[in-house]
Amino acid sequence: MSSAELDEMIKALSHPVRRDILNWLKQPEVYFADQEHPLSFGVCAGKIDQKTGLSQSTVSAHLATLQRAGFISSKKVGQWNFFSRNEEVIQQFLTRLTDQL
Amino acid sequence: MSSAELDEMIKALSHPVRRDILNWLKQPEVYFADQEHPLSFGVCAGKIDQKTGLSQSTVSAHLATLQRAGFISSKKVGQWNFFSRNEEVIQQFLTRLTDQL
DNA sequence: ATTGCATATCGAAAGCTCACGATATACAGT
DNA sequence: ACTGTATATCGTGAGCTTTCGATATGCAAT
Repeated sequence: MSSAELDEMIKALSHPVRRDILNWLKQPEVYFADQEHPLSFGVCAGKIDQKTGLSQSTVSAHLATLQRAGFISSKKVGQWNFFSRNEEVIQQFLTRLTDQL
Repeated sequence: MSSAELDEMIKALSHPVRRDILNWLKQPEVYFADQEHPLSFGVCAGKIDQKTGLSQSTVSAHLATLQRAGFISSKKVGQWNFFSRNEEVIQQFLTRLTDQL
């Protein structure tokens, strides 16, 4: 992971809503129990919109930021977009940060 | 460490120059070998100014940000101000982040 | 007391981030 | 084709961050 990538990752984490989202995605069955689609697809963008209380466009941008940083991936199914954590990347990030700090 | 404190800490790390400074302070004998004062005091603000290449006032603000976040402490000796890392706080931060992420 | 050095604080300009509503795109069902 | 739903993208305004030079503060030496 390059220094520029690390920078992008830390910046992605530097907004509380984005950290909340990452946290919710850790236990979808707890935070998104009401999702009609199987949680194995990931969590549907709309559900995340609801949970934050922010506007649809704002949350879409936050999700894009997290994805650009590599922390989450999306999987398109029909008209829905499902998001889930990249545990490996998150682990790598923590290792790298622990090293570099 | 409260959620607000964690937020302040992550924001403090979200600028590359501040991460550089933290990093340099990890091995002062490597990065500040030319300091006249004993490195046991910490590293003198002026030395850090030089190393960044930024203006004195800018670096002073970065140091204040790192200190407010708890990552570094300062010790005034005569007209100089010496900065050093708070290893314990840094460790706690990493533990907390690993937990919460 | 005055001068000089080290550092902090102030005020302003430039740039970045976040939030929103409006619009565009993409798919599904009729 | 048309309508509705889900999501992304665009444009904009408000607020925050970063940077600087200038100024203030605090200490040391003359």
